[in-house]
Amino acid sequence: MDTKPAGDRRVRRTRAALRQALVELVLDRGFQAITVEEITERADVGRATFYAHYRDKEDLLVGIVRDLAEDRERLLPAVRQAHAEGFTGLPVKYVFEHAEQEKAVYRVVLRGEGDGRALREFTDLICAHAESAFRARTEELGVVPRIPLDVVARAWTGELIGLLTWWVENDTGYSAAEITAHLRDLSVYGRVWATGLTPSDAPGALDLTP
Amino acid sequence: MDTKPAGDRRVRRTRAALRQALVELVLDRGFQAITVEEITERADVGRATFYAHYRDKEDLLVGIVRDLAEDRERLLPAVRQAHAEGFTGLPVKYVFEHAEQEKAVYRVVLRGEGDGRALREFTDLICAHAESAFRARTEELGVVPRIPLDVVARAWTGELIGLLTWWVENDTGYSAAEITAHLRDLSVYGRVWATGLTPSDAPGALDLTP
DNA sequence: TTCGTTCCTGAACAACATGTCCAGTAACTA
DNA sequence: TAGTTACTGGACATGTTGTTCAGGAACGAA
Repeated sequence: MDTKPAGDRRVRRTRAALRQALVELVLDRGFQAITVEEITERADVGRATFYAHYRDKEDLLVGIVRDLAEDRERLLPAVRQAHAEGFTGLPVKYVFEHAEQEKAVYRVVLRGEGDGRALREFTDLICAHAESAFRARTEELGVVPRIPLDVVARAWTGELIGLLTWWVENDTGYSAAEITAHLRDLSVYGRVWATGLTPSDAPGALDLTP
Repeated sequence: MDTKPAGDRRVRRTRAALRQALVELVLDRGFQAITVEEITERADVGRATFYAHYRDKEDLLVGIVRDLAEDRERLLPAVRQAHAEGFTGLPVKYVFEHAEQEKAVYRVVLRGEGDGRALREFTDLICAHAESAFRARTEELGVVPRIPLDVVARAWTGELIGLLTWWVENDTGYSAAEITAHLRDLSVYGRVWATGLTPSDAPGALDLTP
């Protein structure tokens, strides 16, 4: 039941096996559909052992997701500093690269497996980062937003999560750098620009949302 | 087990009670956590009766979601025609209004309850609508997109779903009309415009995504 | 290498949820 | 009113869950 760092080799091996087994099974058949016995079977571990480490399926999943978040947070400060001093947003390209490395777990999270709590936390994290970054930037420049920043942050978060999900679930043919650049341009300059219209074609030219 | 339209009053009442009970319980404690017995208890229906109508929890949820989609589709053509002949996109304001009317069920769907299949279908539906609409519009105007339209469609869908989710889950203080207008402006003109900068401040002024 | 500790294991257990079946009773439609 | 259909509680087999325990194996430290 202790989820602290593991000094014993047996503990490390057992947990790693259980985690990998869970991720594989979830991607295959969905979190809801799998049983603890199937997990331990695939991990080649006694069922009793499972309960020595985790309370239930959920607990195991939470552990996996927490480690993923820690891994991401661990490398973040360095990436941040390389780009801008005091920058408070989440470096998007780094997120896509991290998702590429840990594609399986990102799929599990972004599918909302395990009641979707992990996805909700990820979403809220990004949104909070974004809103504070937007707020800091507009105040720094002394401009008054035409659209409330909570709305801007939610929409931006939606774009990011939506594209990221699509990207890890399909072979889109875009690299992390490409998709990041597209997302940035589209989000910053809008659909009029992105679709190749001149400002004079707008407004209304791409108003697909009556 | 027959899920066809109900002629018998008893059938209508039973199904309505079961559906309402499921939605309430799901919003309260999550789909995974509730049992069939709890559903029938709250609906004040015998447990055996449940299985006379639905195979399991999932089946009941699917029925609810299918009815929601049918309800939305039923009114869609009229709304569409009122705005633009041959318009193929999803009228966003109408979606928000529909979500406001059926807030409880939209919450269930947008939370990804019940393994998230309903949410995924909703997302894909919107994305397909959007991409075909963007494609038709750019071809009609003979412009070459700066950003691939599959990317644009995914990002736009993310904005819509993200904002819609946030809107039905919180008291944001924005009306359906307001949030729709914000979403449209932000998406069409981009963050530079939305935050009140002039074009000369860009590029980079709001590039929060290194 | 040895020794004391910790972990893994299979088996057995009670508790609970699921899905099915049935026969009696009530509610419905025509 | 009569004939059909739906609802009901109860009982049942099945499968999953989470706990416990005692023996044996693997571990880290000395």
